[in-house]
Amino acid sequence: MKSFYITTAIDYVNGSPHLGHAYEKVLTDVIARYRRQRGDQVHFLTGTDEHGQKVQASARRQGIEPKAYVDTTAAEFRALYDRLEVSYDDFIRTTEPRHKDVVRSILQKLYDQGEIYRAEYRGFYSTRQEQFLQEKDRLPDGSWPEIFGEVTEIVEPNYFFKLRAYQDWLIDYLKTHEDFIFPKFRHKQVLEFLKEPLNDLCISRPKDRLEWGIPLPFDEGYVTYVWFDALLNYYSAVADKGLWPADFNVIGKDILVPPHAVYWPIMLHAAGLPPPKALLVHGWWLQSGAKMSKSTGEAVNPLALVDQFGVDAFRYFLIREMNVGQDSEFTVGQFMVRYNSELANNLGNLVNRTLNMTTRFSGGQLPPAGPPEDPERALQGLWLKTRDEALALNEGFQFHTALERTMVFLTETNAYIEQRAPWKLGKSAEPRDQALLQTSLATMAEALRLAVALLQHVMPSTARRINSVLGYTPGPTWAEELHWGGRLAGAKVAASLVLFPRPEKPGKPA
RNA sequence: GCCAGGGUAGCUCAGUGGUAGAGCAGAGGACUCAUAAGCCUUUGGUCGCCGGUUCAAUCCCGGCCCCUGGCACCA
Repeated sequence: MKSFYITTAIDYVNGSPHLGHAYEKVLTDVIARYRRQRGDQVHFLTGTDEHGQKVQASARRQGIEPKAYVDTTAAEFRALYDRLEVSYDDFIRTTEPRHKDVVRSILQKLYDQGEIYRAEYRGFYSTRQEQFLQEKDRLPDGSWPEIFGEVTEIVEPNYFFKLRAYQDWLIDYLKTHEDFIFPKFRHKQVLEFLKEPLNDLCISRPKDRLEWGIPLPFDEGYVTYVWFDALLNYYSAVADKGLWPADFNVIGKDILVPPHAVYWPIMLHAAGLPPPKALLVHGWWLQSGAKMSKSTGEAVNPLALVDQFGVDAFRYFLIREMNVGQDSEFTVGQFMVRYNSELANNLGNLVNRTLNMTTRFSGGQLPPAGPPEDPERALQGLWLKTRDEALALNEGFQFHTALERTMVFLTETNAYIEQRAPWKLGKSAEPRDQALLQTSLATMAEALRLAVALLQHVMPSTARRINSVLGYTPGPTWAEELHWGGRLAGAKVAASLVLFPRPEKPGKPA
């Protein structure tokens, strides 16, 4: 059994989760579930990033300890992912001992190897914001914005990681591993970035400025800053499991360059560890319409759609609408289009009419199919095409197109039903009509079962419900599920099921 | 400025060197098992602009315009 280790980025818990957080976890979950169905031994990691200045400051504002603060916010993130049926196998928090121990041991190892050195960091520091400022923070006239208060240039001893020494190695690695970053154009973007010389990376903060972090093992007066803490979670979570390297680190485009594409592989390489096999870089959901909604008093938090329309409808929309790697617009209007036309009208209604007809014309029990004729052969042929295309598309992360093909198959199943018109056959006593009635009922149910198999990783609970009303229990993997057959014959079906009810009245989002 | 992605029907997008496609929306129709659903038919486009290569370009090349994103220690 092939091992498959996949991770999401860990979320910084200084705030509440939003659509972007949710999307990344759902996307990764879809991949993880897909690989499980293909028979891989999947390990799926997600988690939270809990150290740093902002968390420390937020906790202080609320007058509580940082640990208490992150316990609350981390739980909020985790609750959302549970609600979204994100099937993670492990949830790591950077404040856990198992993580801190690994971070410290890696830092010590690199320090012993001479990869980390002490030097003076010079920069402009805002006491009010408790942070160093960048040149780009300056106003056009060269002064510092009011919010920073008094800004002074200070010199501070710190620890640096010899990033620059590995620049040539990284360029060579990228050139010889063209599949390291998906999509391709992101790969090029990194090489472009590496045309400029790298600076070494400052990896520490003195404790008197930042307490809330992992102390450097070789100088307890400092904590490590951001990257050696956050990035290492992918490794620390499985350091004792023999699962490294990861097959995929799934991340957003905002943290590709430089952290994941530059710091991360170099950190690992310097520590004698292989880089992850690949980075999967997704785009962003744009919500330019949000302003408009606000002006009409109908600001909609996308996550609220989960409560209103269900987890699966939400997951379906995210995966159906987004071309992985690109950006996509999130609008309630588009959500409603997908929900109504694809989920309610096409899929949901097909389920319900199948149940109804089986109940009405066959006593609630699915009959065996007779020999296939042209209509059956056409649908079965389309199934083979749909299945093969969907598998290939899923393999290449083209989930949106795979879903589109599956929808076409469902549409054609609806058309098949019109062609056979079982409601007419059901009123005929002719033996030929009765035989065709059985065949048509069996055919539509089998088509439905198969389509559901292709939707399972995107809409797990919907798949469970449909299989349940069809009186069917699928096997754990796809190996035997994707073949057209007669395994539903004799199954007792439910009388009715409305999966995606239409919203009450238009223009009244709850 | 540099780099990348994109500019195709009202909307969201697919697509190929040879008379432009899908879904949704709109229009018409036949039906009734079904979530006022489903099915059939159908209106609709100078394929961003200007040149070039070619027998032929939306698709190849050059230039230009517009939109979006990135451009380092910032999560």
